[in-house]
Amino acid sequence: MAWEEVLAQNGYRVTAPRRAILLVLQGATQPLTPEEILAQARQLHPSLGLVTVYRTLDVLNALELVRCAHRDRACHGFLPATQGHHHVIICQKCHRAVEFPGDEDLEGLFRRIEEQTGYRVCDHLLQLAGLCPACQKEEAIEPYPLEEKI
Amino acid sequence: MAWEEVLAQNGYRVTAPRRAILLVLQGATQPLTPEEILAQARQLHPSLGLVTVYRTLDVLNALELVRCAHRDRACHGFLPATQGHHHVIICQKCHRAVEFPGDEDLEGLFRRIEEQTGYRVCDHLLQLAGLCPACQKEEAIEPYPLEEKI
DNA sequence: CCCTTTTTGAAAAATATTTTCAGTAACATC
DNA sequence: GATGTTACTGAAAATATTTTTCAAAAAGGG
Repeated sequence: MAWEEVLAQNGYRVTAPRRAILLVLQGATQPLTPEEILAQARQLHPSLGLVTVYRTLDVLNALELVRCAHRDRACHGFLPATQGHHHVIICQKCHRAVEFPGDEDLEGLFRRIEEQTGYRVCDHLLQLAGLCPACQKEEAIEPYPLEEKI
Repeated sequence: MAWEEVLAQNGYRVTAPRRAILLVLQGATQPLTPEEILAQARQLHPSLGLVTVYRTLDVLNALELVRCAHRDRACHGFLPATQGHHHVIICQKCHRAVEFPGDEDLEGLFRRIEEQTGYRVCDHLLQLAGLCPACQKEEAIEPYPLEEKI
């Protein structure tokens, strides 16, 4: 289904600024920042403002028409690192984090990706979210609030 | 090896502000933001400034004493999403991205993590970095610059 | 074509991060 | 232990990013 239809069917209006942003994103071959989307979309709709880009991205993300990707390994929190183990699982309720190994388990997947995409896999980012043992027990009493943010 | 030794052996000075930050991070059970680290570390070294937290995190990250984790699913770039496929591989050189499926391959790993950690796995974030077919060919001529940022 | 409601863009506010710079402190050398 | 070099520090300012506010404009059902 075309993106404009999805918007309309979900009660969102199809406006010129949104159309410009949609076109830019539909043509994207790499993750674009809001600022980059603005620059490209202004060629289609010069009066476009950055705020509208942020708001439209929220909508498109909620409708799962776009996906977000991390650039430049930017991060938001720091943990002590244990040598050799490179992944983390964080409790969605209490935020307690533990590390786990897992690179061996991923090798098979990586080889398959390399065959399917032609890319060479050099590095990876894997992070899990879940419920720690303690929070699983309390869940029946007080369910954790669903993550609203993108 | 103790963190202070690692600092010293790599030519960094062991100072009171750094010691305070080290202690906070070593005791962390969840990913902490620079602001959160500041608040806790000021109890050990009241004159500490936020700038020093950022700078110390850069050092600790370079020495691989800390690991960074993404909080609240924050993101830095947007791509059009294809239904059902939830992972992306991005070329480190030209930044071209392609999606691939892979949830089935991860199930085994997730079950193992659940057994080992007691956590229940609810959600995951997997993103790969690599070289696209075109950039692999050109690599001999012009190697891609290594990612310096955290 | 009109009315209601959503959407828009500008400006301001709130947040987050980096740079600059003069003073301070670590530590190698004496 | 004193001393000199150099790295490190904190405050302030600069820069960057995202959100909020609000009056005006536009969508689209009637």
